[in-house]
Amino acid sequence: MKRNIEKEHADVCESVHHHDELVERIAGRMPPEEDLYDLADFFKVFADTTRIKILYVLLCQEMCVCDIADTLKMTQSAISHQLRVLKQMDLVKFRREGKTIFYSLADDHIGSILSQGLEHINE
Amino acid sequence: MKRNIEKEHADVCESVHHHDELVERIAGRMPPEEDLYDLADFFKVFADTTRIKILYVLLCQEMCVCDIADTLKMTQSAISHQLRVLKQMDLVKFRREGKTIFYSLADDHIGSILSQGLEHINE
DNA sequence: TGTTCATATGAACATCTATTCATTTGTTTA
DNA sequence: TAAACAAATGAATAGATGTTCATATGAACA
Repeated sequence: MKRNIEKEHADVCESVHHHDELVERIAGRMPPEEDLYDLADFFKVFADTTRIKILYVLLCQEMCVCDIADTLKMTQSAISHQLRVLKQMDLVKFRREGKTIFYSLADDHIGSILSQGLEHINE
Repeated sequence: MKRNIEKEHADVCESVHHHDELVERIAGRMPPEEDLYDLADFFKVFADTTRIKILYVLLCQEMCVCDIADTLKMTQSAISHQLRVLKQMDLVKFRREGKTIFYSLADDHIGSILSQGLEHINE
């Protein structure tokens, strides 16, 4: 499967500065543009400390907004804004009970995504 | 493992607006602040379409900077800047061959991280 | 119904990030 | 050694993102 890139490069690059065939072949194998945007958006959710903290908290148990805020020592507003993002990406769900709204993880394997990240960080 | 949150909330919230015990218990279980920052930084790398595209390209095979740029129809400079980020996070490695520098994935399970992301997106 | 309380939301602001453009570095080869 | 070339880098800019502050919504209860 692996081809002799060096040779290709020597052959082609001297005259035209890039490998037309190679470029076309790989370009043809790329997933659709839209999928790649969705994928980036998905990872964007995990790319913020506040949201990661919220997810870790909810990994332990469901919680209301003010308790999350207290736990993370942040304002209710900041948490609420971030919960909206998590909600939009379907990472959390919620249920109302009187004045209080309880948030919890929407998906069981959110924990495994976080774990895989930690795994990579610890070599 | 799951406790009766509703009851706890009813008991405590009326008087003090939050659950001191609960908050302390969960706060004590959080991973260290620094780990959470590292984790966010890790996911940040995948949170950009250009970097995802580069990783997908390198998933097929190693490539020089100008070919990556041609494949993605972007400038050499933009790609080079992003490769620096990927390099700093140890996601890509490179080898020099004359004037050309070939980049490749540093780690075999980068593909599985991307796959897990896609999996989640497709429900 | 009016007040209280938990949460949501909008605007403003500060910070961060990705790309571009111009230039530099470092290697090859004429 | 000078020219050509691949890649890297720095400064500038435009756009995105997270938090704060003030306010709105919507449910409970007096």
